[in-house]
Amino acid sequence: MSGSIGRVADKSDPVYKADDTPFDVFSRTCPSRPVLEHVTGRWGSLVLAALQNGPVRFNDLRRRVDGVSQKVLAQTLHALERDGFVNRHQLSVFPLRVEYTLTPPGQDVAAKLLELITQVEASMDSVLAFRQDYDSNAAAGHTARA
Amino acid sequence: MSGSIGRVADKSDPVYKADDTPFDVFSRTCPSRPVLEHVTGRWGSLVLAALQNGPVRFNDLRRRVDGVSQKVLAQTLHALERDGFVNRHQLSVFPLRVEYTLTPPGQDVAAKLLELITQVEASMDSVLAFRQDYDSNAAAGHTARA
DNA sequence: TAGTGCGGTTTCCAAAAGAAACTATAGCTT
DNA sequence: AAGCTATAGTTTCTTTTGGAAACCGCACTA
Repeated sequence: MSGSIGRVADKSDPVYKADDTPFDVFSRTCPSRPVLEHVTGRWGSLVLAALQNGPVRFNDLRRRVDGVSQKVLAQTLHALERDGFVNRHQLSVFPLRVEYTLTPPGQDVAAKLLELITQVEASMDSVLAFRQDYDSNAAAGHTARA
Repeated sequence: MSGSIGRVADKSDPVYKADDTPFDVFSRTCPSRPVLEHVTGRWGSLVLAALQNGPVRFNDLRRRVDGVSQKVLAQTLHALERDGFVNRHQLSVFPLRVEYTLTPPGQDVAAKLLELITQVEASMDSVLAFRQDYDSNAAAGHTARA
């Protein structure tokens, strides 16, 4: 039951889904953990989603992914590039054009991300309504129920 | 062109997908942005995924989501609870049992997350192989190509 | 000669995450 | 009765990360 990539969780517990991969993000030491973080991280998810519609240049990306700083965008892109999800292509030395595109694996995860994002956006009405209730109940006495 | 929930991105640009919702995570001011962060955040994604198979108690969750601290797990759960994605249910005063479950919206996003996680795990072989190349090329001279 | 846009890196400070200790409850053990 | 266990957190402190702004080199433009 050891010998695997860093999976630590108890797989004999049927609660855990059985992947066909030896990777398990629930395990702290599994290399898939940091990769998932790059993909789902605060900016990684938006960057990947923004790259879905073809090549985008650095400053375009900055404008699309509203609010990201240059430093963090550069970091995010480096990480995703090293993971093989995005491709950096320098087009010309002047006016210094660099295009970022999704690799095939990048397209796969970006597609899933897009679905997730769409789902989240679709849940927003419910979320906002719920928060109203939640906050007013909390104000009324959060230890009071049951 | 204004009047919307905080969307700032230029929707006339056909590059942007057209949701049927007025929410746009790419906009810094859109309320969906923090919600996406709760869901895709470092721990939020794992917590939601871990809750997919029925109710889980606090310390079980801590064990499953390997590496999370108590403080951050509590924070994460609070945020997800306030968003209406997870439900906190106190079962007994002694031995103080608290169960966390997914709400229906929570199940929807957790399902998408699970797909994403599965996709990431499935990409790991490719990722690890790519990194080897990438790192050795970078060592050989990262400004050398083209 | 100064200004522009591009693609970043560097610096510095604020915000967030992590580790460890602490709280409270209340049964069970000795 | 004293102390141990387990539950579910909160508090405190340190380390890591994120963000704003400035800076860089390049090469064209006014």
